[in-house]
Amino acid sequence: MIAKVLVELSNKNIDKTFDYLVPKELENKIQVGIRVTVPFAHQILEGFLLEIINDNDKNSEFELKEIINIVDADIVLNEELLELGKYIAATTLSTLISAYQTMLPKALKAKQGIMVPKKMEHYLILKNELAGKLTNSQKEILDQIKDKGKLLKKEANLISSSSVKTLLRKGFITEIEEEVYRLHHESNLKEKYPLTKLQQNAVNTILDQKDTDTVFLIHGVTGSGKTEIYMEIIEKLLQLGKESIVLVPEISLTEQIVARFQTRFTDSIAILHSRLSDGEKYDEWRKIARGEVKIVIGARSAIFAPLKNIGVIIIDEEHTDSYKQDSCNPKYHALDIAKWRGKYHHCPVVLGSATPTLETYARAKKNRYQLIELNQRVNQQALPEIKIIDMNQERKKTVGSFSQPLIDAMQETLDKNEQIILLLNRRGYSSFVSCKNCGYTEKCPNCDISLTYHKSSNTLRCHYCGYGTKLNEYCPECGEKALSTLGTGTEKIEEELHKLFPNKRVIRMDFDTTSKKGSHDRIIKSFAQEEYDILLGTQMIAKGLDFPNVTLVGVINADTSLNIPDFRSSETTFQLLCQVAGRSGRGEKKGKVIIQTFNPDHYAIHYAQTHDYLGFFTMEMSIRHKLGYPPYYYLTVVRVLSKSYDDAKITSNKIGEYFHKTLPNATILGPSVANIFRINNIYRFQIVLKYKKEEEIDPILNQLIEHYKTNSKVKIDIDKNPIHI
DNA sequence: AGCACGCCGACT
DNA sequence: GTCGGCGTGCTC
Repeated sequence: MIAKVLVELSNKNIDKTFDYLVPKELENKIQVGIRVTVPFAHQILEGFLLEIINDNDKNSEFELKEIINIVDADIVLNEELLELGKYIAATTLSTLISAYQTMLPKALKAKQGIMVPKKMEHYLILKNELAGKLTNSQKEILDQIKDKGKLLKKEANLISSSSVKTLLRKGFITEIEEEVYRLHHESNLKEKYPLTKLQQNAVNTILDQKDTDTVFLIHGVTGSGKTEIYMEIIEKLLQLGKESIVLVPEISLTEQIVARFQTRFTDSIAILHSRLSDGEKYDEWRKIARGEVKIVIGARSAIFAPLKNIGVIIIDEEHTDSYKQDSCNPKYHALDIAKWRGKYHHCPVVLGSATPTLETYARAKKNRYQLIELNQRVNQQALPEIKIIDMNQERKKTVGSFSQPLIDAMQETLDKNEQIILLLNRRGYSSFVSCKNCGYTEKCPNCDISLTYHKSSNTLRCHYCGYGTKLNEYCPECGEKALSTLGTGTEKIEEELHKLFPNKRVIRMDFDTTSKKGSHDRIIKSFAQEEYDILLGTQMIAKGLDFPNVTLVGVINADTSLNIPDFRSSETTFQLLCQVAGRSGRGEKKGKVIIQTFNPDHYAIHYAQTHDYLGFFTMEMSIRHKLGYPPYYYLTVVRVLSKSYDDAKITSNKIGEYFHKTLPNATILGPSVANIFRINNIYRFQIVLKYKKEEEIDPILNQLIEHYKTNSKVKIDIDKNPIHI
């Protein structure tokens, strides 16, 4: 027997299987999809066994080595996942091994060495027939063991540890060790809200096509009850023995939403998100792989949940940009994976959003997706009234970041004991520090970006590489004591709020206050329980949260996201404003929204004000058409990274010329310096390709990768269908 | 990714 | 004469 093994090194040079002999003693344990250890280039590596062939077919040109051992008996990559990995590697132009690695929980990556130790617990079970007299506590322990079949030793010790010892010594009971899962989802009473007619129609439409791979788009205003629709579909499919995957944005994967699902589906659920430890993730993953759960809820990577009989894949808040992995390879989009798996399992994919991406909505309009419109809120409440404040005018009248109309509205809301959410899309205290005398700005020594001042720690920090330094008193350039902080971040707003409303309770939620484990949920919980009057935060407060007592949402500065130099900035701004506006008036009381901006006439703000998705869509589509951007054209960004400025520049020029020669039908922008020119001392140049036909691009890009795969000076990084350019 | 092999400069 | 720089290429 010969096994074809893919070793765990992500490098284009070795992105292929290597042949190994299977030793006799492993022959009956070997299966496709398991992990094995093999000798490889003077080291021992783990790898995935992808194929088994018979060795009498051919005599190899290589001197074959033997597989050392199998890592664990279970198959980690089933047939579907093996296929899916190939699809991902091919479409994202990444290595097959990196595709498989992203599909599996970290603990299963061979690089982790020997696995995360499974968590074990000690249990007591009955051993011999009972004879003789027993004390009360001994009786109780034995009763409980008889009752449940086994008893946690810890629990028995709580009754009486000396009785446990006696029973063990006399041989009545014995101790065993069993694996336990780290997370246990409490079962709850089931509760269900009756669906509105609109909701029921949506459910029926989807269930009528439950055996097709149709992609549905539920375009529903905020508060239209999409989650209830999802749950109803899941329940109906569950009754048919079918499984479900639900993707939700990482930041809205809070206890709040998880509890809603748990209440209804109790222990059929597995939950996957980044705040779990590697061990917890591994446990959840194994529950899924073993078929012990039927519903998987999670962020992006939950799309790879190894369910075997999927009935529906739901992607909530479909427009969320974190569904695309863009920090490392493979740069895949969960939506593409969902569609692939939908085809594989012959099951529908359901996308839901109040503000779908232009790409998605355009497909729905062209009937590539089936569109379901929900234009009413469940409680029949009107969408909140949105007021735009022109800060060009207001700025003259006020000192701080708050306009008088916003202050008045806040006062009014607080007087009624109702709550407020304030959005400011910038953390820290000030956005940069500069010298009033010479104009010098404090920049990160590793990155081409200005440092943000954090007052609480009196430090300057880089939001890209994490670099931190004390704030200088004197300007390092001219020596004057003239450094001042400019721009406004959440820390500064918090300070202003304490001055404006000294006896009101403010809680801040941003990257800095949520980095500790559990703090995210704690903030949401305490605000929900009305321990605070004002929730101030960055965009992480915009999505999915449901606080019935919030009747005012204030956007301190709508321009922060508008000014980002990216062709999607209008779209993101529109989405952000609609979403944060949707946090207001979710309960019985009517909601209000106030947006402060220096661009009151911008169409993204205008259409958000009137809750006019279609208006925005039409407008933005015409702009994209004119400028040749998605969904009219495909985009690919090719980045050239190097520690050497010259190497990066020379190589990117060469690649630019190569594209001009090989891609006559594409528009080639650049090479130019990337958005942030230098991160962590790596120089970045980029070339943007715009094109109509995808199949023309891939061979050229593959040739490029092939050409540079052995070059150690520059790295070529390709992002197809990028979210940011 | 590692690690060996190989071909050129400054040293006991 | 030799130690060691890192460029190139291979790993079943």
